[in-house]
Amino acid sequence: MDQFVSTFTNKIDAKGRVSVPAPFRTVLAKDGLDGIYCYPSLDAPALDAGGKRLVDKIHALVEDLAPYSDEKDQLATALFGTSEILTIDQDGRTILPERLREHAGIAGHITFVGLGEKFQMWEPRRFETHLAEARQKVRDLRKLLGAGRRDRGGPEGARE
Amino acid sequence: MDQFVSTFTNKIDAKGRVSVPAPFRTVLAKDGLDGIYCYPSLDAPALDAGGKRLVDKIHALVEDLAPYSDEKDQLATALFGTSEILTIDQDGRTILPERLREHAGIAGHITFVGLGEKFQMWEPRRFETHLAEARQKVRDLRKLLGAGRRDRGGPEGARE
DNA sequence: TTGACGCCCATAAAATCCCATGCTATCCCA
DNA sequence: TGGGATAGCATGGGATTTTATGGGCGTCAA
Repeated sequence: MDQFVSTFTNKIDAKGRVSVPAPFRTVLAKDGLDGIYCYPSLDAPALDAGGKRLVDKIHALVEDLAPYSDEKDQLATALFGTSEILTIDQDGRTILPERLREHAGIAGHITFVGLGEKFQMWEPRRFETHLAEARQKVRDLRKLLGAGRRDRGGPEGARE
Repeated sequence: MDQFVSTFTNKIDAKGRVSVPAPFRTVLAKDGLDGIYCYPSLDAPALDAGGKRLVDKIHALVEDLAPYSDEKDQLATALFGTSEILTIDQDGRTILPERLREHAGIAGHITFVGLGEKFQMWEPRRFETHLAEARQKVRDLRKLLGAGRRDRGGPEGARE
């Protein structure tokens, strides 16, 4: 599987190092990027991260905009300007720059959350809240899908 | 047959291992996923599980949403973030993470229930109750169907 | 120098491999 | 067709490997 799934909470040690969950490292390695592409989430107190696939996708997004337009520059600044390529050491650990940790309010522990093609890093307690909201939203969303499903024969059976 | 059918109850040993029912393993192998894709059911104290087909379905669900939207991230969080890819060892056993066992209230024994393209895992006694309710619901539903049927003289008495 | 960062090794816990044991169902042959 | 041989399966337990985490030491630059 070349997708980021599941969640893991790891400790940040005295030197500021965190183990990147082994399954995520595997996905990253397959993705062909020697490190982690990482930037502050635009609309959450969290960090978005991923490998080459994510870089390419964002690159494409920016390139889609009109050259020399304000929008393009703004998007490029917002995404690339705030990004980092985090290195992973031999023991599978990485170090988050202060700027990124601050955006997410991360201190002693950090929660890695797989979102498929990318993953996020959260302050554990904040993530709990966030997850509860997300689950509720899916329940609501599913009701809508379920109501309309008969007519359009959409996906069935997913998530009982 | 590439569908999950029948139910099996197996024991969880001292190391937390459970044998995945052999017929289910066969279906999974054909489905082309080296493991079990598994997540807590949204509205039942059970675990949903399946193979690649199930992953693809959920993936499609998420991909349907606008890229980089808040909504997409939320859905991905609730779906992929709470999922696990359970590994199956050489003896056909797997181990359930604490998080998943807790959601389903599973301890010493576990019931695998085939639902066609996916299967569920239940705490055995809870499943009994659930099954009884489900059967009752089917009976009620059939009564309604039967009531409307008399006018047009449909087949009666099937099963019972 | 001092601190940030890379590299190396140590350790405990957890996951995984490998082999063994009964039990059941299936097969096969007289 | 009976009954013993055989293969598949769930389960138990020891050995090995992976993983997260802690800490030491050298290097390089401010």
